Amino acid sequence: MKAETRAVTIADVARHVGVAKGTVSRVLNNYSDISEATRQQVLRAIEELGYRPSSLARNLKRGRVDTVGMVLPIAGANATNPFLSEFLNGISYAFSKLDKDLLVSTAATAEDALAAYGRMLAARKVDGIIITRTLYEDPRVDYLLERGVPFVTHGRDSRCSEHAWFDVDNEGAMHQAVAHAFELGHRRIGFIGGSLKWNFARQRDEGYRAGLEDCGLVFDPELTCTSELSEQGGEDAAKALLMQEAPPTALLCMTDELGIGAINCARKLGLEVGADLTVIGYDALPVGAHLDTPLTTFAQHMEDAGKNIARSLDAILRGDDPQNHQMLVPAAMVRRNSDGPPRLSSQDLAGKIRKAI
Amino acid sequence: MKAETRAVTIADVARHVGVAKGTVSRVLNNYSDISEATRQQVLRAIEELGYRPSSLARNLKRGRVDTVGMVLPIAGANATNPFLSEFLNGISYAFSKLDKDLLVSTAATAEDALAAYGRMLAARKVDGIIITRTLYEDPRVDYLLERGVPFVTHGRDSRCSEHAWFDVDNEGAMHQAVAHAFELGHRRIGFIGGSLKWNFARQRDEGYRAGLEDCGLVFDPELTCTSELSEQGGEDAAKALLMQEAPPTALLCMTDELGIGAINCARKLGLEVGADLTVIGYDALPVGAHLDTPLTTFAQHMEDAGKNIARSLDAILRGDDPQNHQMLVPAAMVRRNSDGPPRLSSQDLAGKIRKAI
DNA sequence: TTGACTTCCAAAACCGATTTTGTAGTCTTT
DNA sequence: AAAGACTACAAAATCGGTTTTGGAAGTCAA
Repeated sequence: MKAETRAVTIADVARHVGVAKGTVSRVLNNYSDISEATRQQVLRAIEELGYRPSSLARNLKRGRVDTVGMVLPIAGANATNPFLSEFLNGISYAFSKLDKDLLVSTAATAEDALAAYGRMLAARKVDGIIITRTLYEDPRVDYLLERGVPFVTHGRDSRCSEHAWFDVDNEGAMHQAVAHAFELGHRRIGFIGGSLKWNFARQRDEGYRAGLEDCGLVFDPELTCTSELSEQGGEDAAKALLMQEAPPTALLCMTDELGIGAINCARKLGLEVGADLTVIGYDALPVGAHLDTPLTTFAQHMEDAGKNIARSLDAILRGDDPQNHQMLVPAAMVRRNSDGPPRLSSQDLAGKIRKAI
Repeated sequence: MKAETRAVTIADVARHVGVAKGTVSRVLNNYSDISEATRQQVLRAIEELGYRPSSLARNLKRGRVDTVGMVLPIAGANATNPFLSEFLNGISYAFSKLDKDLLVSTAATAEDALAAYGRMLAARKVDGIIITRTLYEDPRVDYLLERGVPFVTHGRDSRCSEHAWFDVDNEGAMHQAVAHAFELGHRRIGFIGGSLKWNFARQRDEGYRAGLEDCGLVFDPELTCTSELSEQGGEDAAKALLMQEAPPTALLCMTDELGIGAINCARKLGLEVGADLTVIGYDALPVGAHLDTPLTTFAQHMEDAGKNIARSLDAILRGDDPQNHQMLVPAAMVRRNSDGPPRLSSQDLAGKIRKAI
């Protein structure tokens, strides 16, 4: 049984009460120049008829749509995004209270993303944009900044002073990782990083250096390695670092993927992770908990990120200055089993590795 | 520099050319009663002024919004959804060609989901709905069916003959799993299932039974176990099945989570998975590839699912009969390392387990 | 009693598109 | 040559709201 009854409109309500459409509208929008009696009558009629205003008509007149767009970058076929649903949940939760909605699209390349923004904005389907996985030099930021479109980024970039953003304190986290390793007794603390085109790469890199300095250790290029952000990259980098005369006893990895690679490498070299070698990752991928040695790592609360970003964007759409919405939150260390006091000195570790080959 | 220039409207275009608004609209919508000369003039003006029709105004008149809603169930805090981005990508890809958009929201409970549908539909923000993670008795299906709202489900349910759906052939896959184990030489093939409130649970259960029959094996309740869908549940179930007099040499698990639990159990009992014991999962969770013994499993192509669902819904919105859009696709076996010919007989396996304890 | 204010609401304009209606010309047709 | 049928477009109505305009009735002060 199809409910093909034409939806009730504001005119139906007005007719039912015997007032003008405008009056109903004023009741709906809490204008003050409506008598209490009329207000009650109108509200009752709305209730009786089950009237719900059409967002379309309302928005046409108002010039906004109470909808925000997000274009998800689709990184490679295999790159699943385990935190997406949490992130969406945060946004959705905040928006449902603000009576806003989220329009989602995807794009494989930066050009596609810009094209998607263009479509959304030209068709006036969204009032603002949320940018995820921000790059250091991000064409999306340029595009939106140039057009004066309200937006918030998840992650900082080279122009982040000019817009609203939300980010996790990558630098602080990596700083903390160094301090943690130092406290455990490590003195040769290595770092596997990635290309600095990613902004988080820069920040984590800086955190590593700052952490060393803080602990009174000197930065040693021999202990660091830049690698492709993949498991294989991590494995290769770890191997290169460990096969030296004086290998690091702890490896801080810029991402969990690198950390997984490092653990694979350690296993192949016959090392016990968490004792012979400390490995710390970053991202708290679920996979990390299932490794041979569960990976100690850093987590950010994606749901909170979504909530905060949604609220910031809403505030900006109401006229707030974007610069008042720049928010840095700490990452939380998730301690699992891949870290521990060094069982061997760097020298003994080198010896053990030599024997293993 | 804000680009606060009021957007160009159809009236601007009309004025620029010196025709009526209606004429511009007719050009835009490919009406035939427009002379070629006028058409060209209008098109040129549109180009020059950079005119893009407002979807709002268009939709207000047309009575549809070219937008589809989806409310994602948020299962527990920890339950990430690794395939969500692929699924979204499929939908988004298809919709971008159809000039449609996707509105996304989330809900923790069935009631919340219904409320979200209510809001989307009442505000006329969407023309149709996509339901994911369909339950066997799904209140969302009842809700939409009752209101005559066009929708497509991902997964079948008790009323699936009445609406459009897309699903993977769970029964066929599990059938195939049994046949596969049989061909490897297994004769005592166990099954760890879950609550039949999930529709896929029923189907996989039936597939298991059909597979046995097909191989000439008899269904033996001693070889099956119903468990909670978690790793712990899988581990407990596997233990119960393996500690018997004549344990199964292969364990088919209804989900990868159960499979992971089964592998954990096997390791604790000192069994080599893939040799002493074959374990096959279902879902192709990325985690599965990182296990001690990578888990053989079944995968569905989520991106294709998204594409197909999007196209079906579009067709239905154009007036197609939903019943013409019921689509079953096979799951693909992803062979990793957790399956193999039985190294031991059931009896010897029991012996090995007894010794291990 | 009158002018100035309020209070409360009806009526109309408006948002930007689509669709309907109406009408000059032009072309056929008989 | 008049009637009918097309062609190609202008003009107006329409979608369902919001906002502006304007005015009737009531209140108050002088």
